[in-house]
Amino acid sequence: MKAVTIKDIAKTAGVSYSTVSRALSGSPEISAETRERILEICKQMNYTPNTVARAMVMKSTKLLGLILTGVNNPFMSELAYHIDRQARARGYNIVLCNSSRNTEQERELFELMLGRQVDGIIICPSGPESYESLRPYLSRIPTVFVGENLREAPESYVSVDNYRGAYIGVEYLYNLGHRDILYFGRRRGSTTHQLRAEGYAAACRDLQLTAQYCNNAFPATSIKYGYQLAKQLLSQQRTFTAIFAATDTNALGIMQAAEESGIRIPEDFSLLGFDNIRDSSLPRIQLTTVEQPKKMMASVAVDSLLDRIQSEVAGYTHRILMPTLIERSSCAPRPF
Amino acid sequence: MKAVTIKDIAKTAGVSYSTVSRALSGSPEISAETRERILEICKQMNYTPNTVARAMVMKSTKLLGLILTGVNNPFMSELAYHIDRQARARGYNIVLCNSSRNTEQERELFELMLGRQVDGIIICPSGPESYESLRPYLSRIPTVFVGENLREAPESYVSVDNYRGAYIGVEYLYNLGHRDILYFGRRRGSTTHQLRAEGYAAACRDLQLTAQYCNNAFPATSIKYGYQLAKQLLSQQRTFTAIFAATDTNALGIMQAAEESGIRIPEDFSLLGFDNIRDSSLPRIQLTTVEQPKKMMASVAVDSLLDRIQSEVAGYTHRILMPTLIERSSCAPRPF
DNA sequence: TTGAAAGCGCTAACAA
DNA sequence: TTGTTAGCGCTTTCAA
Repeated sequence: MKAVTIKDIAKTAGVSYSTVSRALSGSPEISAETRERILEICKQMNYTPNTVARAMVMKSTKLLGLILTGVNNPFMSELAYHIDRQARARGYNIVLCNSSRNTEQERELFELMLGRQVDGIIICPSGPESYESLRPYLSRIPTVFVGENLREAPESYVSVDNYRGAYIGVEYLYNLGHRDILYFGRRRGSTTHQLRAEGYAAACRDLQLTAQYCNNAFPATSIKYGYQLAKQLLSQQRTFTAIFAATDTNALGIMQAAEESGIRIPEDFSLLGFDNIRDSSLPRIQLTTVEQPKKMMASVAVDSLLDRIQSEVAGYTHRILMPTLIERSSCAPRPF
Repeated sequence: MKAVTIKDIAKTAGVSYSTVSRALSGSPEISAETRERILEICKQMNYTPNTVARAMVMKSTKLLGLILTGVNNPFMSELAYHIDRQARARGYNIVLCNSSRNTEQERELFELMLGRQVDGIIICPSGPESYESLRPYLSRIPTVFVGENLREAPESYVSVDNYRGAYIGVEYLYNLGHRDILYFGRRRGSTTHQLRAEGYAAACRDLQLTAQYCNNAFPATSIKYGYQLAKQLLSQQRTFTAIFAATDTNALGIMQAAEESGIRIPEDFSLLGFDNIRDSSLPRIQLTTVEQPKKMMASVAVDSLLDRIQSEVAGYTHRILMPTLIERSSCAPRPF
């Protein structure tokens, strides 16, 4: 069970162990003949290089910390999948941790990642306050934030243009004939949600619509919170022909409430989401929504992080991606 | 940006660096006074112990490899979430990789994990053939398989009792009055699916029902494959009042096909799934299903792996958990 | 082209 | 109670 090391190889090959190291690293200062011979022996002896030892001397673990609020969330899990792919393609692996949207946890995880000598960190922060809370660590380790962003943070992040996303959502509904569009849902203290609300407001202004809100702040985004609020909303007289939900998850809660009240979507009102999580594409759900391009976000996050690590240049990048509208069947032309 | 080490601490504290090490590890052979003093200095200097260096000498990285076919799959992502929680609670972290259900990848990932000196591996294998393909590595590193199992594998695994799960599923449908139950879907070469089919067959035998199958082997489990097969099935004369789908994902495909054909569930036929993935609990879907207890599986997998690592005893464990039936609204009493 | 030796940051056995 | 030292497996100067 004891692993074979470079020394074992050296011994059976009858060379010094630095020669073995050279053979393995593909160094030019070694004869092709000995290289072949050594490589052959490595194979025979089932040698696997010890990445940990290498990391010690190279001062690089080729490990990236990935801190998510929770992989079980479908948005996060998709992100995680693509981050792994992209990172692996560039020779890095992922240490995954869940913060449970807890700022204290996030700090502990940074400490932990620092100790593990990861080369960089990708984090989906609990909220904008994470930027402040994590500040002391950000000078110690290259970090990129994904998803939640700050308006003017001096840190790298990649996010979607939430303002613009909301704007095109309203436009879409408008073009379908809707004039009474209610904006639904908001997570407390989230810049993302703030920006979406602003985009909605701006579009309403530009299109001469009256903005309507049903967005008491939720402590978190969940189907349940959306459901509870929607239940209340739908028990009253309807003043809208379409609802624009701040997130797909909220939209799902609305669907559930509508279902229970015998209200049909899109016949009785149209429903538009934001995020395009996996759930939204399921049969019977088929939620029309503004998409966050998760694969692209993952790829951009990894690239910008690795570029920073490898080029050793300080500074930061903001990458704002454009959301697109995914048409499914929860929106219909306004009935006349 | 250069990290402070134990030596820096020693220097400013005016002690040898082994003393610092002792202070940090909470060794008893050090005076309380110097310990306090050193700890204070560590805090002031922002010292973070280098886990990599520690791993080298301790010969333990406190890292667990987690190899999934893909975290983006909702079953996997839930498993991953709970595995992280449980592992962290026991002082371990997770290196996550996706195999994309590719046996060659799996082998490469084992090689990689071995190089990274992880203390153990948890893998959701591509299929039963992984046991064979991975055999050479299994003697080199403690491994536990989750999900897919082999009937008599001399390796540790945790899985649900698939046979029993299918059996109770049929019983449930039977008690609802159904006598014509069709079994739907199968993944090629999967022991899990094989066992479910056997459980179904046994229940039919015991309850004197005629088994009916619609289970051409799928290359993988996906909504699309389920949909395509269901489309075909539903275009014919119905010979059943209930369908038992091999997986929730297949059931989702059936739902979609039914939806398109104007066939109602559960009014026209009942639909029972297996797995209880997150999707199944969504509004409008509300799939009745046999649950795999994912949190428990995660917890058992981590515990059995760590127990093996820590106790250093060789051997293996099979842990088979009992599935339970989750009642939602895709099944109804047989119409008379 | 190869070998010897130092050192990465830490733990632990042995001395003092 | 504290210090000295060896060594974990590797890369990389510097010499030969």
